[in-house]
Amino acid sequence: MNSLQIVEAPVDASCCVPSVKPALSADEAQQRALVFKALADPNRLRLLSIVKAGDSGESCVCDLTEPLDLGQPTVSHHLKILVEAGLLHREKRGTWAYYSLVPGALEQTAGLLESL
Amino acid sequence: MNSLQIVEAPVDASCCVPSVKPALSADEAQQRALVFKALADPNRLRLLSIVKAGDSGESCVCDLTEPLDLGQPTVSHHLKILVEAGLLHREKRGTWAYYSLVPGALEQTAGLLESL
DNA sequence: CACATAGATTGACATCCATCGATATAGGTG
DNA sequence: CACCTATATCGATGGATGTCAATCTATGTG
Repeated sequence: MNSLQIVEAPVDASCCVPSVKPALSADEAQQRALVFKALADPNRLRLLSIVKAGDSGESCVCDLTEPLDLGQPTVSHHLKILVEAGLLHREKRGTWAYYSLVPGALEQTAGLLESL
Repeated sequence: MNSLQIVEAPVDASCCVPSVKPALSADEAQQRALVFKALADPNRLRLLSIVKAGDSGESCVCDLTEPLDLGQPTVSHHLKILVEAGLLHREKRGTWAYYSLVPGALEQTAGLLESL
């Protein structure tokens, strides 16, 4: 570290150079693809939708199994993927596990698209 | 296939009922998942990014093969998936095929997320 | 027409993934 | 502790998917 030469405001970089954004690196692409992989399944989209639509803001697994017409282990599997993608939050209370949307996660993911 | 019943005027739903949006149907989910499937691969994300970053707004396959370090057939395959997802546009001029972003497609896809 | 080049298509192969049944874990209740 | 219920994990399996080499198609060019 070192040399704190000319601190010169970083200002301009963010405001005056609207153009040339370098294309996505392999690592960045890999990272972002993980989130979209989580969204790339109809049943997982429905899970997000149902959790979001619920008025309490959270749903337990037993409430999600029936509308999807899937077995309980399969639903748990999908929920795990959504949690690992940072889209859902899991909270265990007693015997039940409650899933809720991570605040801002969907909006942030949407931002990934526009900033490609 | 088919039977898209429930035509019923979309009128009021969009203006007077801000709350209760019914969760995604299986059909809607299936449809939307197709776009996210197209985005769920790092190399396809990079393709979109490179095409977008190009100053001419379009790129031909030969320009895309090298930066991805993939064979030409594989790149063609990925491009086809992006076109079918409605994200890229393909125009053939002479021997070359030029790919460009479909205007507004990324923004519209981002909208799918917020409106889940 | 003969040949070269850009790109698409095909077939094969390995890997990944969604789903299920069976089982494990953990909290609640008697 | 014995038992029930809610959820997670495991193992197997069939189907989807990414990649490549080989081939086909179409557009130029001599």
